[in-house]
Amino acid sequence: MAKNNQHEFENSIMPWLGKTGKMMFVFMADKLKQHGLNMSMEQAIILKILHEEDGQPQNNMALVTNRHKATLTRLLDTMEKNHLVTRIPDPADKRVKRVYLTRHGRQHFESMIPVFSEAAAAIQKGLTETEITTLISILKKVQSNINF
Amino acid sequence: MAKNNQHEFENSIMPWLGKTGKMMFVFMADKLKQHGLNMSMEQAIILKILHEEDGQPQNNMALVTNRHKATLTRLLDTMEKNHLVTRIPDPADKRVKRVYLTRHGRQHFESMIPVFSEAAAAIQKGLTETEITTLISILKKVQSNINF
DNA sequence: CCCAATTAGTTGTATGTGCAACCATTTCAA
DNA sequence: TTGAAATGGTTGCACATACAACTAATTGGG
Repeated sequence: MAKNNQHEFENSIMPWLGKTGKMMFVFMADKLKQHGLNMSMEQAIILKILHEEDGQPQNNMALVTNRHKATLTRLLDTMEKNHLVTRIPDPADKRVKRVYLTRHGRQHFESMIPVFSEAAAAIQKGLTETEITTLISILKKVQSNINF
Repeated sequence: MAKNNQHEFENSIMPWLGKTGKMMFVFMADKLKQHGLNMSMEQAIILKILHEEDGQPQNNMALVTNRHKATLTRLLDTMEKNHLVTRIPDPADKRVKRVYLTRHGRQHFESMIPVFSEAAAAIQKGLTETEITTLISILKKVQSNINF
């Protein structure tokens, strides 16, 4: 029974997805460093989601990045210290703090884009268009399995 | 140009792979907690690779888990404190410390297997056999892109 | 044979993370 | 309307992580 379960686990997508995700994360972090962009991938992700939608409440950012709200507090502390973002209390709900990119943060994100693009291309080198769309559609299914 | 790069990045597998990997990691960590297995995913991964090959040098473990050797030092410190692993110096090379599962560590890993299996099944629910093998083969290509 | 370069592991420091306990504010139901 | 429950954010604590500087041991080229 245990052996059977072991076998089942070994042939699942789980370890492949975990390992590939981790490798990609480390790869990206190294790229940022190589290009002199002095920033963690965690911070880069924050810049990205704020670039997509500025002025989000912290709690929402925790939700979309799969982090705890307490983690966001510290991550944003560091980024605010480095003048990448600012926190502005929402006048309509005094509990909420909305997070905005600073000019500096926006510039920093712009300079990351070519690095991201180059790395993204390197990562999917040799994959056909079909493979890419197939991969993404499967990952969408996996995500919906996790969320419900 | 920036807009073009942005577009290219948005349609790449990178954010999908990163997000899905993170979601899966959090999902798995929650499962361990729900089943009363008082252990981080990082520690669970260490148990897994030692179960596959016991007595590895720390440095090798850092390599296969994409972590820095300094990270392994602290991770194993915690696990040794909790009697999950032991470090035994290699008599043939006094620099090397080989890491072994304890009886307790092995038992702990065995009890994780059904949880892993159940979670793995939940994650790939609704995927066809073809989709699973396709996904894994694509991830192998991505991994080889990163490693070379 | 010997010393410079390499390799394995640890430590200091800063950041990232989860969890529980907490505070302030808002919502909602009796 | 008001007090309990829910919500957004912070803090204390323990662990996870990267990076650089370090020690100890091994290797290799002269």
